[in-house]
Amino acid sequence: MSDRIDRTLPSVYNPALVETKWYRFWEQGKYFGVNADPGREPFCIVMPPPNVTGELHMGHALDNTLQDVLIRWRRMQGYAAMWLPGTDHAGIATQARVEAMLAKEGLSRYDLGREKFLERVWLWKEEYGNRITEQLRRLGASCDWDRERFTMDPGCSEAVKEVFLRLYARGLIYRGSYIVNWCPHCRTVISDIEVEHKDTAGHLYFIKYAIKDENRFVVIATTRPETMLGDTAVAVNPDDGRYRHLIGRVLVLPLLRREIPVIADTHVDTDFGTGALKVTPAHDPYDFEIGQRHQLPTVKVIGPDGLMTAEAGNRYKGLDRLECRKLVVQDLEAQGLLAKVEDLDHAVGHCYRCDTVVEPLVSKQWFVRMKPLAEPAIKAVEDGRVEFVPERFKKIYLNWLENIRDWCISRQLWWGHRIPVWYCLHCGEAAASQGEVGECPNCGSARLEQDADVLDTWFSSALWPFSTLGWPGETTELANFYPTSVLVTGRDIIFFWVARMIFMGLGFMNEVPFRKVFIHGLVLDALGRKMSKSLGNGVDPIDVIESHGADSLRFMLVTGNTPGNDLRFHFEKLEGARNFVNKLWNASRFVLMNLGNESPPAPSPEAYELADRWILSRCQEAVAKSTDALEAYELGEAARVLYDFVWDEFCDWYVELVKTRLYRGSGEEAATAKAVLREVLDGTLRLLHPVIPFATEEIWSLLEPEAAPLISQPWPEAKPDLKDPAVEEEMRLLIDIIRAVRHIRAEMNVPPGKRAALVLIAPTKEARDVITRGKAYIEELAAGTVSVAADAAAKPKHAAHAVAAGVEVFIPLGGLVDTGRERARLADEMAAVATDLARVEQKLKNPGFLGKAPAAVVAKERGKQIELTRKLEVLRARSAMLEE
RNA sequence: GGGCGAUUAGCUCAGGGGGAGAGCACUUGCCUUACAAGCAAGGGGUCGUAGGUUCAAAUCCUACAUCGCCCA
Repeated sequence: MSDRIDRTLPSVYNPALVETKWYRFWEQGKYFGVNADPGREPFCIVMPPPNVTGELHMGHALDNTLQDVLIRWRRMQGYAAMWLPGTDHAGIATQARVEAMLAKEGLSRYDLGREKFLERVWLWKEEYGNRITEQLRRLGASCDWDRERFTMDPGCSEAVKEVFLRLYARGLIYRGSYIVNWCPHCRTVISDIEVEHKDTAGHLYFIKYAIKDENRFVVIATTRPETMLGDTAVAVNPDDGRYRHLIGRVLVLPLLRREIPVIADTHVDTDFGTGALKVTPAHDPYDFEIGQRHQLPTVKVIGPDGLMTAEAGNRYKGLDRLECRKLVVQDLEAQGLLAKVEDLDHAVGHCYRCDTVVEPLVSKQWFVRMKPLAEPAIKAVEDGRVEFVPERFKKIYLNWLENIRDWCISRQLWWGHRIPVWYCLHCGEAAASQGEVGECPNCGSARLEQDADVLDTWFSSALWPFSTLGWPGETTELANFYPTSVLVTGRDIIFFWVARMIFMGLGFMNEVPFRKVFIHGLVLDALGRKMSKSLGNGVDPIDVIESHGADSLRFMLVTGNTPGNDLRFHFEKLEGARNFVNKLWNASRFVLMNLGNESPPAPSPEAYELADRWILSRCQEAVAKSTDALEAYELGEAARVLYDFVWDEFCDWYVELVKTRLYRGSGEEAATAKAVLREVLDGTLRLLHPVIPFATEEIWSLLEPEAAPLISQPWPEAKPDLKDPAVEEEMRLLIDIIRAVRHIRAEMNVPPGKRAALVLIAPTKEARDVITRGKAYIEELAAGTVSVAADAAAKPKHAAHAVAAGVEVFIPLGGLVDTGRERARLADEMAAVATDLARVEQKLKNPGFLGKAPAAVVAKERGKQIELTRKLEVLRARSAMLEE
């Protein structure tokens, strides 16, 4: 035994000492990189690009851990595994961040002007944009940083322009005035999916609209009374008998006294409010559609600043929309036109970036015509060219695409891809172009101006799987790695990103962007709430890495997770993960200490004893099960299998079983044990490396100082010939016996150190042979001296007693045995066995069961019946013996 | 209103037609030459409710309840 290693290895694993070292080693050694290689099957993941403004949060940690596990595993399996990282320019968020910084200097972006402002954003990006990529490194992400991309780098920008121009040429991009979602805080349009609907406590106002030249009223109900200033009609359902006679009549809009018609529209819900709907085409998406159908005028009463416009009338002009609501209600009431007010919870749209209530506005914007793009994207998922894992997310995806509306892609921001369209200031002609347009294609004028807006950030994200691989160029990367293998992302982003990548991929590559979409849930706090800045309940992954190590964080995230489900963050779980890493560390320490500086020869199967064959067989099981689980994207299951193998089987049983040979065995016995320890640890490190990369690499470097690093070692292959059910069966019997003895000892308060005589009565020769072979194990782990017998004559009377798999265990304790207590214990056990036996016999009496259940199931029940019957007999005999 | 998910031990969660599992917590005993971030032994659950299918249901089906998420 070498004490050199003993002294150098602390008994508590300290991740802080090794993680940075190994990450640097891997990165500088180019272990993350891969090139297209015709000899190897490609496996490619493009990383969902985090925002450059961002800090690593638990969602990133989960998402990237899952990707890293897959990549490291496939890399070890010999695939050309490419994980392509990058960041997203995050238009609104980044611009807001820089504007906030300028505000501290007392400046606005308008003070700087567009060009100077953008210079500042780029400077800011250079300075702070690497933060998140540094944080990903601390997590252990083995992505190929040499291929790192940015959604606004020259390549991605070219792809964006190219896609815009091609869609424009195909008539799939158009500009028009439609109702859009305006965020008064971000001062830009946002798309439909960027609006979050939240149930909000509000009121339903019932307002009386006078019928012209009559002393009668139509009562309408609205949650937004201020918009009545922009009403251009009242709509009723033509089937609604209450109002049929009013269709075509004219109403007088209260307050403004504008005359508006009553129109008929089948989309009006007769059950909501009074069944009469005020129509404000400029400020409500449904009203806008009604307005389109009936050619109603559009009166904009709310401006982009969220303030009332001149159209709202002098009394209301300039007021904030909410102040205006109060005043309108007050005025209506004063004029006796407010019929009533009810409480109503209703969904109010909020900006997903800044949480401001969005304002539906009519505005001239650029749109992508979705129907033609959505159709192939629907088909690709329906026919399985893209598969969702878990499958249920397919439905969510399809449902969204089947009801898709056109995508508003222009944003009133400066930071982003500027829309590549120039307008002629002379004739108004619009020209889309890759570069500057010098001359109007229509009138030849040289006075042109580029569209001021930029594109939705998601427009560039949608191209990510092919823009990052070199499109529109024809690169070997595209040829080899597109379609990518799997996309790993959160379920909150299926619409924003997954769907858009699929239709863009199909539209421009004629091929899906990835074969699989692996969806995971959200990381919630311990109480099951979303982690959010406003709640302050977020847990910072970097803090966790610093306190418990990246491996522990990764292990916790992987084991706590089942595909698609949310996961609560509990510190106890993190501690459990850390304890496991520490367990692995100490088991390795044990192996390393015993190996010392020796290099044991490869284990020779002839020298194996039972425990060796057993652990190698169990190890095969772990290889097969964890590999299968990974193939099925059940990463948590894979980690659990390995946890059980390492802790329960390797540490609790094998390591304990091997100690006798190591400490007291012959040289040859010890060498065999060492060889097997080494073999099993070797395999275990490989299996755990994808989830626990740092600790396993560190241990590997101690175990195999001359070998190539673990990250580049092959994944263990299943060797079915090492699987040995007979050996597993034998060990199971021995383990049962050892447990039974320990149980008695604990019950009888026999001190753990005290050796006891163990009398084992086994009725079958097979069982006696197993016990004889495993005698040393029992003696070591149950601290006793074993004698085996076949017949009842050997049964000692004053002894504690147990039955394990048909074998009776006696521990003669003389006066130490409390016969009263022992009798009670026996009675309990007999009752339990009798209950089990009754249930089994009930089944075996049932002709339906005998006739219809599979033969194997019936045989199993018969076996159980025999075993339980025998056990009951043994217990009865023992009980009778105590009575004597 | 529609869809999806969850409901299993005190807590957090796996599992999934044929003997109810894990981690944490709890009880008892142990500093046993890898590990007290540990070892050993235990206690604890009519698997949300009601029906149905089946020889057999925690597991499949239907309805309902509660919670959560998404869409309208």
